[in-house]
Amino acid sequence: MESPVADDYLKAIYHHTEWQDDPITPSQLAGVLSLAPSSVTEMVKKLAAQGLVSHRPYGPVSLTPAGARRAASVIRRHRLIETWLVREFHYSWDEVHDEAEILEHSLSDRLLEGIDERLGRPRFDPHGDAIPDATGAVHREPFVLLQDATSGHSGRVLRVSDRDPELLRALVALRIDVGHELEVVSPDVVRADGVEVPLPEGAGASVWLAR
Amino acid sequence: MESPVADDYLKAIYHHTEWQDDPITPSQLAGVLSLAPSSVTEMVKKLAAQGLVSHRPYGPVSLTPAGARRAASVIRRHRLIETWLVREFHYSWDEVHDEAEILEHSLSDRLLEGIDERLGRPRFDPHGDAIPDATGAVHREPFVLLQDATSGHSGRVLRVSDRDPELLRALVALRIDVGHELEVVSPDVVRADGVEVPLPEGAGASVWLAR
DNA sequence: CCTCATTTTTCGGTGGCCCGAAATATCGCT
DNA sequence: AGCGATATTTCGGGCCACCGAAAAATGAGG
Repeated sequence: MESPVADDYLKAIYHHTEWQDDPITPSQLAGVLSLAPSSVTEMVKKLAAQGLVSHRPYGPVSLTPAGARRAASVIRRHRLIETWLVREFHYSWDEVHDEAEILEHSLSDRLLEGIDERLGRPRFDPHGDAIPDATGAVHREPFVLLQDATSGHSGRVLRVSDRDPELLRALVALRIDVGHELEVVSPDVVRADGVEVPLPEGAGASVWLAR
Repeated sequence: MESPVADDYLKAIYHHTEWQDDPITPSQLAGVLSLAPSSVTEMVKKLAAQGLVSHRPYGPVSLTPAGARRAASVIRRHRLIETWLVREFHYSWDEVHDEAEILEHSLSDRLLEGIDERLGRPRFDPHGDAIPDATGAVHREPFVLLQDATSGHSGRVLRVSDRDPELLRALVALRIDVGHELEVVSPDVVRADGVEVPLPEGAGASVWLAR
């Protein structure tokens, strides 16, 4: 009924629509999961049969309410674990992902509850990503993607994508970090901590600012 | 190269020879793993090919030095996790096993090291079982099984088997617990905490006393 | 030393998840 | 409307760990 593999699919789909809402295509899914497209077709069919995703042939894939609940629960696990690793084991931002990727499939609800309680039921993980609550609900502020922000816009960094650990480290070194104030000087330059810094490749698509 | 399934086999073999040293037979192994004997034959063959167990056809199975090292490492994980769950999450003795069974396969070495450090590098888990150190070495005191102790013998309880959670709870209720002093009055009766108590079914084979 | 119950192995088969190659559908462009 | 590039699905196959049934080996008792 439940499988770590299915969870990975659901999580990837959830992830894709978390910050913009076009449904994901099978090939994109294959991309983020590093699988052959044919494998995705097969698994999506199974997930659809279980009522977790909706998909008509040759179309994109999206979560059903049941699938979204399940995905939110997996994401919740992932993000709580990341938060926990950072706070209690001094992992750094860019190191937690892989460990969380594994643990999210194996912690019991009870243990997770214990961790959540111990952490004070955090609403955001160390990257600024929202942690769904136990019911799957998420609380989030309005945001703009850095690359879409007009010059002159300034706001707090709400989130930095954890997709690319390399980039994550570079951004932190530049003081572009969750919670910091940022001003967009030009499409390639921002002012952080009072100093103007050129943006690394890909940063525009990885940083979210409060609107 | 490494698989959670293989680890379960190695752990079961290690477990069997931990407190008495006859090698385990394939059918016993199938029993503790709840698998068909034919599955065991197959897997044992693979483990033998990897040099982790030794086994000649129709004979029993035992760990090679390499297999024992690996098994000790898995057991170490298991017992550290149990200790951690009890100490930091207030699990009770008899509840930790299943959770540890899963987590032992998924915690990274780094996280395990963090837990070990935080716990103060314990040598025994909550059942009194020895926790192998990071190199696989175990430190253990001389012991007698309760059922083999002569009447009049008294000693500290070194260990209570965690095989049967039911029994575990009953023993704790009777004050037969790791660290407590026990005196053997007769084969079925012991004095614990000053009061004589009749032994529950199976206790003789589940309690280890210091010699 | 032979027989027979018991244990172990062999053998064919299954389900889950993966793959590449080939077939097919979609969609933008002319 | 037709074409072709691209995306998706179908198909045959593989690997892993499992199973039950049947065959083979073991070894205890007579």
